[in-house]
Amino acid sequence: MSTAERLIESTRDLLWERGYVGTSPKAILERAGAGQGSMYHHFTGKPDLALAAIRRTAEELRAAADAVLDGPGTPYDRIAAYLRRERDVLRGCPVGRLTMDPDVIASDTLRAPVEETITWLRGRIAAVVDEGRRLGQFPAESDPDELAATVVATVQGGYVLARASGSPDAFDAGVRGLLALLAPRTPAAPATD
Amino acid sequence: MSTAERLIESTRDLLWERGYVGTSPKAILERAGAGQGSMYHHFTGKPDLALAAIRRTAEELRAAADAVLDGPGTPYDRIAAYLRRERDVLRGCPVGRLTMDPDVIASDTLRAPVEETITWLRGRIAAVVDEGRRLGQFPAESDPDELAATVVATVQGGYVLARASGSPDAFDAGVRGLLALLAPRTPAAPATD
DNA sequence: GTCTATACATCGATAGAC
DNA sequence: GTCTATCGATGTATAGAC
Repeated sequence: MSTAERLIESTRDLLWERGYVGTSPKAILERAGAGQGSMYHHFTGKPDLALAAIRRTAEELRAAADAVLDGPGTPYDRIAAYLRRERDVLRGCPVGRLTMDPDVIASDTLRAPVEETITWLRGRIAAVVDEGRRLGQFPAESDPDELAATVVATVQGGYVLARASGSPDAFDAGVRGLLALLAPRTPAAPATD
Repeated sequence: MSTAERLIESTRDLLWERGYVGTSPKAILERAGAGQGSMYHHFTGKPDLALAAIRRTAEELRAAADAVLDGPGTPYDRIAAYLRRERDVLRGCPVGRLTMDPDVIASDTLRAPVEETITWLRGRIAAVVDEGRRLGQFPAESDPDELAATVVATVQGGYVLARASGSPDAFDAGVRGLLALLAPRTPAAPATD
């Protein structure tokens, strides 16, 4: 792996673990096994390196979401798969957590990939909800955009509950509660009577 | 207001705005209009002052939640009131955001008030859900603890969506989606047929 | 109690040798 | 491309005057 690659990967780890404000160039360099010179040769500074790291993390998150949302099953199944997909719950969301970083939110450049990713995810899930609505799996009067926001919020908030309690259980409880609310009351399959 | 009071209030503001890692004693002192000596006279250091600030913020949050959850209306109404209560959405949750602060989570002392508050809130809402369930306002098979986790997670995650997009609208969308799912299908009032 | 002075490490960046 | 040396500013804490 090239030095630039190692710098990006180390930054990704540290942004996830400690956030932007809590991550220093020094810590990045130590983890990457590189000197100051390397970092400032490949990147203009901390924000530039962080941007590269955030973009890559965002890309990975989109790919992971696509994998389950494009998967097999009914719309409900795919949303359930998204909600239940394996996560490092106690580490939090590597993208969502950046919204609590004051320096990320203060910078349009750093916030952009975060905003794009969350907006994309909401749209992606809204499309699945809409599909389910047209199939009669969700109530006709459901608003796909709103339900999608609820789904994404439950996941993002689940991380908060889990980290507060120090256990992934709280995340799972929130997900189960939401799935119970979403569960089709009337089977989507053709009625048999 | 005493110097100690001003120090605590300044720390509360900064913890909300910038988190623990992003808040320096220097910034606190400037905002409080105090010198180094005052801070180290009243508190043993940054963690001690932060603990006092977090405890007070947690207390306020509990009082605000109590006000709506003990308010008038059916269980559904009170949960809706909690979800819709006025919030500084773009600032995020002054307690929940601390879960993304690595140094807060790393310290049992600092994490304790955060954990207690979130746990208390979940229990408080679970009791309201349970009351609604016994009234027939929520399905008999609902799990109060899980639904409560979903409610709290939607709020906490709503802050993430709002801060990502730079607008409170996303928070409101998530709340509306959840309320639509929670809305009693069958009126709790005695059937009239 | 509050202040200023000081200490010593770290932050983020630059300089310049190799 | 990578390294070490250095820089001025800030972070957190202590000392000691008033």
